[in-house]
Amino acid sequence: MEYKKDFLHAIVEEDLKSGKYQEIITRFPPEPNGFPHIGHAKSIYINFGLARDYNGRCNLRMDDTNPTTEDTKYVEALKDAVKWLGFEWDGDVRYTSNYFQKLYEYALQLIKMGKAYVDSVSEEEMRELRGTVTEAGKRSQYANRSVEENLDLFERMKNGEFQDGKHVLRAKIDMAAANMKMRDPLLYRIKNVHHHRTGDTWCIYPMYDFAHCLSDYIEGVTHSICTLEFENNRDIYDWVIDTLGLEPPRPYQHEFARLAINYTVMSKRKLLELVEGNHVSGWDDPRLPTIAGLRRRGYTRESILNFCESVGVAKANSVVDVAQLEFCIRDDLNKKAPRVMCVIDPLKVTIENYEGSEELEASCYPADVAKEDSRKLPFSKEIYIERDDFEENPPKGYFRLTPDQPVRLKHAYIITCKEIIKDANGKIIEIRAEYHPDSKSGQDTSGIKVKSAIQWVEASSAKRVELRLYERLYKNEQPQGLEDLNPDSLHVIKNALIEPAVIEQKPDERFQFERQGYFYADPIDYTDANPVFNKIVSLKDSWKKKEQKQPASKPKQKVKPVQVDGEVAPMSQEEQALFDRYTSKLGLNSEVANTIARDADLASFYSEALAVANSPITLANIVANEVARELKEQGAIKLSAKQVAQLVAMIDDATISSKIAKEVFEQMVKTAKDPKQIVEEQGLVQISDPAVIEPIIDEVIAKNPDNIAKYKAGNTKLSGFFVGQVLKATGGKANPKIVNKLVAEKLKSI
RNA sequence: UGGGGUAUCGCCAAGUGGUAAGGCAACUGGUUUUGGUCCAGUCACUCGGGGGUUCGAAUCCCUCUACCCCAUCCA
Repeated sequence: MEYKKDFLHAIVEEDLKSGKYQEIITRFPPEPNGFPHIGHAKSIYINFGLARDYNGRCNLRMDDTNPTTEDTKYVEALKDAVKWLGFEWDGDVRYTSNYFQKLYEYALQLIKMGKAYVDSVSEEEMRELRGTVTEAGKRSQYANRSVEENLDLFERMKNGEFQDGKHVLRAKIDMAAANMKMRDPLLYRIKNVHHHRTGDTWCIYPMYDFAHCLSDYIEGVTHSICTLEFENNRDIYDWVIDTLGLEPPRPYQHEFARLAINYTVMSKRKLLELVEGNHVSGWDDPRLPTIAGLRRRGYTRESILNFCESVGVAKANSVVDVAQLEFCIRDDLNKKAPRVMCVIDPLKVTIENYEGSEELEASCYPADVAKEDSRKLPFSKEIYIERDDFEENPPKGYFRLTPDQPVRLKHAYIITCKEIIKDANGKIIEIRAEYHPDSKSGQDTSGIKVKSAIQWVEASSAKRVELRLYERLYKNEQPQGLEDLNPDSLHVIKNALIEPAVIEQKPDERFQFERQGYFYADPIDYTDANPVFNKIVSLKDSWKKKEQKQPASKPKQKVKPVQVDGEVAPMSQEEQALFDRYTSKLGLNSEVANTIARDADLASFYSEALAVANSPITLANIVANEVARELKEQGAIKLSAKQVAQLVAMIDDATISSKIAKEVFEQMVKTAKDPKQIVEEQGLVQISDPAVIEPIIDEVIAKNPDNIAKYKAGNTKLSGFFVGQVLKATGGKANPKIVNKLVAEKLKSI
C-alpha cells in the first residue's frame, strides 16, 4: 500500500501476510438508538476503508439487542449515512436480532458446560456482590444451581414466565477478577417488550458482551474494530469465543480512539438534549456535527472523507481542531464551487456618469480553477456594494473604496467615490460615484491602479435571498453543557441581494459568494419565492485577522506544568541488603543495583549467574535490561544462568560488541541455543581491524554526498547517521567504538 | 485505590536502536480583478519528568507524574 499506514492497517496487513486470514471482513455495528454523527463517519471510514484497501468486505450490522431504546427510524438514518459517504455494505443489512436463535443456542451450550448460570438476586444485591475495584466480589447463592435447574429456568425465562429483572443469565468466570467486566458478566436479561424487528417473539435479550462477539463470529468477521472504552470488554469477547471452542478463523477485537472535535459535542445524550430542548432546529440543524446536520449545512462527502483521512487513527484520546474540518470543506469547494456575487449588507451606490444598462459576461471560476463556465451580469447606474467595502476614515492598509481610493467592481468597471450621503443620524445611506468608461474588465486601458476588486449587484435585477449564517454552536472549546452554548450561533439575514443568474438558472447547489464564503441552497426551506442559503464556511480572511489582532496582541507565555516527583516506595530490609552489597561489594551503579534488588526474580537470576561468571557489572547490566525485558514480556526467564555468563564473557573479551550481544540474547531466548554456538553459526565475531572498516566508511561517504554536504554545512548530528550506515553495511559486526572514531576522523578531514 | 489504556510542536499525527515525516493553525515574502487559491520560505538541538544501559535512545530498562476507561439487567 502506497499511503501511510495507521496501526489498524498494519495489523490487517500482517494478518493477511501471515496467512491468518485469506480475506478480511470488517463491520460497522451501530446501535440504532440515535442519529449518526461525524464520529460514526470516522468509524465508517475506518471499517469500510479497511475492507476497500485490502479487497475485503464490510458488513453493516444494526446492533439491536436493547429494544427499549432502539427504533427503525434510526436504522434508516444509519443506512443513509453509509450510503451518502459512498460506501456499500456487503450483502443485506445485518441485524444482531437475526441471530437471536443462534445466540440462544450458544447460551444453552454454555449452561451445559457449567459456564453459565441463572442468577436471581436483585439488581441492588448484585451490585453489592460485585465488589469494588479494590475488593473482590462474591458469587451469589444461586451460582451453584445444577445444569438442569439452569436449563429449566433459562427455558422459562425465554417463555416469558417471569417478570423483568426476576432472573438473569450470567457467565461463570471469576468474581475476583481484577477486570471488573469479568466478574460473572450478564449474558441475558428478561425484557417483556416489543422489539422493532422480532416483535414479541422474545422475552429475553442478549447483552452486548455476549451478542457482539458471536455476531462477529457468525458473520465471519476477522477484525472487530471498536472504540477505546471497550478495551476492558475484550477479555469477555475472547472468553466467550474460547470457552465455546469456536473454530478459527475467529475475529479479534481492536480498539481506536473515538473522534472528538472542539467547540462541539458528540455524545448521544448531549445531542439528544439539544434537539429535545429545542436549542437547535432538529437532528439536521446545520450547527450539529450529525451527518444530517453536516449535509444540510452543505458539507460534501469528499470533505468528510478527507477529514477522516487527515485526522488519522490512533489510540490517544485527542480533540481535533474544528479548523481542520473547515480546511477540508474549503479545500474541496475551492475546486468545485462556482463563484457568484452576493451582497449581505447592501449600501447603495449611484454611478452618476453611467446611463442605460448592459450585460457583462463573467466567468464563474478564477483562472486557477480548472473549470469553465460563465454567466451574464446586468449592470446599470444603480448598484449595491457591501457596507464593509466602504470606509470614510479607513484604517491603515485598507484596500477597498474610500473617498480617495478607487476600487474595481469585480467583472465590471473601476469607480471613484464622489459624495457620501448620510441620514439624520449620520449613517451612510448612499455613495455617489463615477465610473471610468475605459476600465471595463478585460479591456482596461485606464491605467488606474486599484488595490482590490469588490462584489456588487445591480439594483433592479438583484434578487432578495435569505441567508443563514452559522457560527460555532458552543462558545467553549470543550463544552460541558447547555451553559456553554453560544447565544449567537445563528444569524438570519432576510434581505441579502444576489445576482439574478443564481436564482434564475440555478447553476449549482453550492456557491462561493465571492470574498465571503461558501454557501449551500437549503435543501428543505429553499423556494423560488424565498430562496434560502446556508453558509457552509467562511473564506479565510487575513484582513479581518490583522484588524482584530492589533489591540489584542499580547505575548502569550507558555506555562509549563510543574512536574511533581512522587515518592519512591522504600525497600524492604532484604532488598536494602542486596542493594548495599551490589553497590559496595560488586561496584554496580545505584540504578542498576536498585532495579535488580527490588525484583526478586531478577535478584535470584543475578545471584545464580554470578556464581558462574566473574564480571558482576556487565552481567548486572544485562540482567537489569535484557533479562528484565524478557521477564516483563514473557513473564518468565527461560535462559540458564550459565548461558548468560557465557554471553557476558564474550562481551568482556570483546569477541562481540554490545550491539551484537543484544541480538544474540534475543536469539538465545528464542532458540535456547548457547551464545557461542549462535556467534559461530552466524559469524558474528566483531570486526575491529581499521584496515577492514576504512574502505567501508569510504564507500558510505561516497554513496551519500547529500549528507556529506549537510554535515559540512554544520549538521554534525549526521555523524551518527554515517556510523549507522557503516554498521549496517557490516551486518552490525563492526566494532562501533572503532567505527565511531574512524568516522569522526574521516569527517573531520573532508 | 485494583485492573486496562495513553503521553512526540498551539491542534492532529508518523516514527519500533542510527538525519524528529506529513497535515491543520500561525508567521514571512511572491503571484492574483476574491485580503481567496496557488507558489517559496519560517515554525520540535528534542519526544510527560528524572535516572540507567549503549559508540549512539522518542525507541531498551528502572522510576515518578498527568490524563482517559472499568464497579448499567446500556452499547
